Amino acid sequence: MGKKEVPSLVKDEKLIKKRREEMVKAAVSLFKENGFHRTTTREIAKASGFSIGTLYEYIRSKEDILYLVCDSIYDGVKERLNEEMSSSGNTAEDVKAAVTAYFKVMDEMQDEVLVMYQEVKSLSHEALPYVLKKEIEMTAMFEGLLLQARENNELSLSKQEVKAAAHNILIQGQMWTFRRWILQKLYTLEEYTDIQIKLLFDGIRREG
Amino acid sequence: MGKKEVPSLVKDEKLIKKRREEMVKAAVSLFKENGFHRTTTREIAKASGFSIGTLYEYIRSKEDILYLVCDSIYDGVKERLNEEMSSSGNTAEDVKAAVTAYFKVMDEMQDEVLVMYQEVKSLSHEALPYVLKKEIEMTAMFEGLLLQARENNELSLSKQEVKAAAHNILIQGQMWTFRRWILQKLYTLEEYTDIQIKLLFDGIRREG
Amino acid sequence: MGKKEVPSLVKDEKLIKKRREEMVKAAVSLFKENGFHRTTTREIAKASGFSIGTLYEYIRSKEDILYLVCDSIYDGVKERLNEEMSSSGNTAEDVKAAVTAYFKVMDEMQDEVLVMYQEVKSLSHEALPYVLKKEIEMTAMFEGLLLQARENNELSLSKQEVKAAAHNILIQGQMWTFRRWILQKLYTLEEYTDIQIKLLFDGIRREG
Amino acid sequence: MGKKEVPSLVKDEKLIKKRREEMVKAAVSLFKENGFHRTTTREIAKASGFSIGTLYEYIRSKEDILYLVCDSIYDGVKERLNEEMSSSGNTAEDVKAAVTAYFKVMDEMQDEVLVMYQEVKSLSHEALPYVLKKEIEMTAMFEGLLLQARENNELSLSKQEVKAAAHNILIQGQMWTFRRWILQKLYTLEEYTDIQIKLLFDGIRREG
DNA sequence: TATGAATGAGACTTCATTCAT
DNA sequence: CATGAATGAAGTCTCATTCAT
Repeated sequence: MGKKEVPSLVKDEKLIKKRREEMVKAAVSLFKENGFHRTTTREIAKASGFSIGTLYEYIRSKEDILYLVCDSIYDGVKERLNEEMSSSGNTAEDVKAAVTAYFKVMDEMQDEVLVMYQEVKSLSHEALPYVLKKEIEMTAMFEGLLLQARENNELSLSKQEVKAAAHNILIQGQMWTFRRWILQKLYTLEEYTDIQIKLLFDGIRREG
Repeated sequence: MGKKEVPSLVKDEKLIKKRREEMVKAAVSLFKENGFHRTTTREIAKASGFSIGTLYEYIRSKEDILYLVCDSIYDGVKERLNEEMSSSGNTAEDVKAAVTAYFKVMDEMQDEVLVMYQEVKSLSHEALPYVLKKEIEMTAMFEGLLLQARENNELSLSKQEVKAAAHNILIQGQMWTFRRWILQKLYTLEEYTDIQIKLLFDGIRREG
Repeated sequence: MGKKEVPSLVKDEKLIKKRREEMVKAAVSLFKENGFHRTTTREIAKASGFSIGTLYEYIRSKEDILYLVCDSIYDGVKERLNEEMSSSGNTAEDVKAAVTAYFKVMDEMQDEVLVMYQEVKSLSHEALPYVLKKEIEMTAMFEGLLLQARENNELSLSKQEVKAAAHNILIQGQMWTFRRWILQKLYTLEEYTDIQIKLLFDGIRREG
Repeated sequence: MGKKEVPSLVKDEKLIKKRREEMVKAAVSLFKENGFHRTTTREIAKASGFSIGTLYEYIRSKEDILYLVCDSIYDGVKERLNEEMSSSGNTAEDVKAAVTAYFKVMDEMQDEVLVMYQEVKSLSHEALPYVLKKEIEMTAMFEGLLLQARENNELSLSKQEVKAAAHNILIQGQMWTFRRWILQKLYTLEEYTDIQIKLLFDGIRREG
């Protein structure tokens, strides 16, 4: 499904999956603490529980780890999101439910999201598109929901506005993580969610 | 005004200012291209037009440069913003004008904003608060504008919503830079501005 | 016949011979391309058609491979040479025929000769003598031929000169391979052979 | 005069020359002992009397050292050769004198010649031509001498034979170093020289 | 003040070899 | 006998920083 192939010297596919998962888990934790550049491959190997030599049996370069991390996080987000929004229909309420679910996932996966958010830019030109593609897919998901509700005559939006609104939702979810230093002092997740939904639907203009 | 002191071996304050400006200019351009970590102090010295030895007469460490860069960019943004919004009053129209002005500044200073946006996290725990403080100040500015218009009975917002709306505005301006890869394909700056203002004021709900 | 023992974990002698032949063939081809040091044991195993683990069942170290390669090439050269000079007598013509045959073999086994020529020096102090011994044997062969022709009153040479001439012949054959970048542009093998024989027999002095 | 540029981070040209000379001297000595591949950059730095960091101020890569070594050796050989053969004329005697001088230089610079002889092949495709060019130049030198003596009616040689003879002389000089393990047991330098000159001029055929 | 050569800790990566299966 | 995952010592190279001039 459009992933970048990361070659490994090891043949056993199951083992590759397992080891890479251990690796990614360790890496996320380290990147969270020190960022990608300040984390050494040795640290990652150690935290993963294997030797530096073994690490390089499963990747070609440090950058591969970053890619695997980003990829894995996106997959995690998507998976959790699917769990949360199993059956969404085409009403405004469904949009709200989706936003709520999305914010909840962002909250749960704060660390991962933050890492990805701050380190994607360190990906090479080769790997970046694969990750941006996922970002676009997620935007498209919300776009789809908004469009359905619009068809259902519950929303008042031009097509261009739909796109912008979808981006806004996405960013506001990420904002909860990368502006946590201020937002999570001001609001609980529930408050934040309610307020953003209110602003999204009604705007700030005083009616009448 | 709450800046962090960056010591220098040189005494002449005017010279310090001048050299640091050259340095920051060179650094921004290099950080934009390669990021903070991939840029070497040697490159910065060279691009600044002086030797590596001289560079270290004006800063203590590479991180100092990053701090000076971030600091300088914030100052730049604020300065430009003040120019654009010289006399803003307390109406909804004034809020719109401010948002428009802010987006315009973001657009003009894309590269700088992007650099700052992506590299703040590399600041040490010591320097970070100084920069976050500026972010808070900027949010406060929009918060102030929104509050005034609310006093003026033009907006329908709780205090908590005011804060959130201010954050949204700020982030949507930055978004124009860090999501340029997609947004600037979809919209012109004017379109983007209009749409975001529309969404901000009216939300997406179909009335009636 | 004075070979160095290379121990193996495997008992079946026939299998050892077979596997080592596969190994040497692969190694020659790789050494030719990248040299001994730039070739990895993994590559050799792969090119040989078995696993790295299996490789080490048949040798103790990478250097063993180099020794086997050198040894095998010398054997190859000798074998081919024997085929070419089946029945050589004691005349000057026999010497010419031998030189011609030797040059022909060098030409045919260029790649192997080149590999050996360039990599012997990487052999350990322990293995080197075994290979040098073969070089001496080959020289002795030409020395023998020259001596016979001398006995036959066809050559004018002191004993010391015989040795030197034998060395010259040997080196001129190898030269055809390790100076191929220039010699094979200047001459065909036949031209090269004829000229070297002429120079060998008649020298460069103008008679009379 | 057709040298490859090896960039340095240091600006002072004189210093570059000095440091590189120290470096090359140390490297030759180490390469002689262990070969290029078994010698580490750290060892070279240490033997040169400076730190690994300093080493890399004067070269870009380990291979640069090898190039500098080869280049320097060739220059050394040429220089010594020019000293020895200051005024050579166009007689057969002059050819003999040149060969004698060349063998003498080879003998004196044995270690260097050996290193170069064994390690040129490790040069990259980029650097190799620069070194081969020098080899061709040296061959051309002897070719020139032979041609002059031929014009002078002292030699009996076709043009093609002249080239081959020049190559033979060159290789026989190098042979004195790379076959030292046997040749220098059999002959003194003077004997070797006399014999090779005799073989070169008169060949092995019995006259009459 | 300005310069730039020198430093060396430490980064990433490779690869010969082992050993449990 | 065969396999291939695991190991870690060791290699090359970078770069922030210092200090003598």
